[in-house]
Amino acid sequence: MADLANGAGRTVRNEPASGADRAVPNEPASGAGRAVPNEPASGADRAARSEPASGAGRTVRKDVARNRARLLDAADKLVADSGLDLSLNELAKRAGVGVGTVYRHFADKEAVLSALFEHRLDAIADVFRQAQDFDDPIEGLRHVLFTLGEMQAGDRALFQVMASTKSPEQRAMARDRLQPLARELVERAKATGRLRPEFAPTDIPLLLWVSMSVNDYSGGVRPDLWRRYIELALDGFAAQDQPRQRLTVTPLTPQEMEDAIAGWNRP
Amino acid sequence: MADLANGAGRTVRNEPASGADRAVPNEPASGAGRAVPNEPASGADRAARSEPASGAGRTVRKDVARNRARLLDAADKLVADSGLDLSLNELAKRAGVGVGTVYRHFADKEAVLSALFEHRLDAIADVFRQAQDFDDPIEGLRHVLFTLGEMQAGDRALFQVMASTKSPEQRAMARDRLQPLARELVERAKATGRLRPEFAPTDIPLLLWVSMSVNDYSGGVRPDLWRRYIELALDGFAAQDQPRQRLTVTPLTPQEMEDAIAGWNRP
DNA sequence: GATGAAGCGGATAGTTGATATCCACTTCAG
DNA sequence: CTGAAGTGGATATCAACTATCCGCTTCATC
Repeated sequence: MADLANGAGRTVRNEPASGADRAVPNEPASGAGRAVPNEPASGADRAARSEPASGAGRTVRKDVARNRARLLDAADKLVADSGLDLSLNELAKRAGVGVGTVYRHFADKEAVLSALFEHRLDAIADVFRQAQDFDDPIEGLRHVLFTLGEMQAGDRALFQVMASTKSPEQRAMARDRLQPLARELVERAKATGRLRPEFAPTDIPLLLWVSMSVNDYSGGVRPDLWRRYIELALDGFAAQDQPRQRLTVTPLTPQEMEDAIAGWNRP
Repeated sequence: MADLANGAGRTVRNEPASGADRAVPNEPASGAGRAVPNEPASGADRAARSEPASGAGRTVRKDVARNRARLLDAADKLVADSGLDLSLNELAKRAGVGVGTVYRHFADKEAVLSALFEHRLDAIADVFRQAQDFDDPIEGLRHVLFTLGEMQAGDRALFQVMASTKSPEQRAMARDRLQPLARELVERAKATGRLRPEFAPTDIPLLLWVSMSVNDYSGGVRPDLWRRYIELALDGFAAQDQPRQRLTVTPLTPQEMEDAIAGWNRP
């Protein structure tokens, strides 16, 4: 998985000096405007923190950057293999920092998820863009489904983080970026005549959801079983005259079935 | 949905008089063997309460029977539309009884779920048995998938209650009853030559799981979208020469897609 | 129709697992 | 060296749940 926090400095905390800049760690006791470093404004671009802050950037302390990186990294991993129910305590522990530090960087859980949002969105959009490079748009479609399915198998949050963001702005953003890509891909694919005309762009997210669900069911026993059902769905979506594709994954054996169910209970 | 608690007296509390019969509501304070009415033994057949207790049955008070019925009924409904995370407080409220009464009838949450287990198992096995009456086993298979899918759309717990029971005995019981039925159905269906040979009995529960998942995704917006993907899978599983079935459900519109996602957040 | 064992309701104690705060201490940039 | 900024983690707080206890009610029985 791509490394969220390191690399380009874009994730480094680095705000424009303008306005009510905060980061007041510990004024003695009382005080009116506590002015925590978190977002006080309920405003729009919570996660939009990342811009390089063109002007007047105060120098960023090394440890601050490092901690933020660690936090994002840990959040990324945590969410990837346990879904969206991360606890900020757990996050702190995994990141090797104190809880206080978490709250210095993020107002609350939602803010953490917001920060992960763009990362996922970029990754998904990328896959769609790669699909455009295939000469055969059907291959492009397969690329999207299998690549995103694969990604999702290692990252339960890939879609959840997008589906469950509370900010309508972010949802709109996801829609605006992904919808045209999906539509264009599906149109080209249908133009080949090798796809049933009923296939629709919205079938793509649904199929990916199916991948995820199958993985939830049996991922512990057979991490690639999702492929079977995607291949199947693709055969179902193929035009009448198209030959069946080979199913690359065998069904669960009864024994595996039992193991999968038995494993369901503990998270 | 079938009424779980009323009808035949099989759900009435009614234990053999033998052994350490309990039901001690309130001995003054201390006392060694508190002997609550719940299961003290960690043993096997927790839910097997229901036998008519052939001999020496003490007469059952009307209110006891009524309350137990109410509880089972409420539990059934609660679990059907919110999944397995029922709280026993909530259960009591919905059943119109006090929490104390819940604990008089069931040792804990697990015991409640156990009591619901057989009910679901019976229902599922029934559908498989109905499938045997179809002359065309493929129709039988469709019957199973669509009928159980339908049931599941109105009962989130239909499979969960089976999948998540902590008692291995119950799991074994489910397996022993359902597996042969599924295998026989699939064998007959494949014998027609109209099904891909790759189709396996374990594909059935997986497809039902897919139904459930699709329903989780979009059930609020389109309670029957799951059919689309089952139809699709069936087309994928049809032998090469079989004609495509008509898809009876249109895909989500982009607008519905958004609504579905937006609706995801609150439970 | 009187009686007491059995059952009931629901306040409440206890538990868990999370969020969020505070402040003594550490670290870094200048 | 210094102090502003940042940090860790004990702790307060909260919400939701499980489970208990006991005064009161109901029912089967006589």
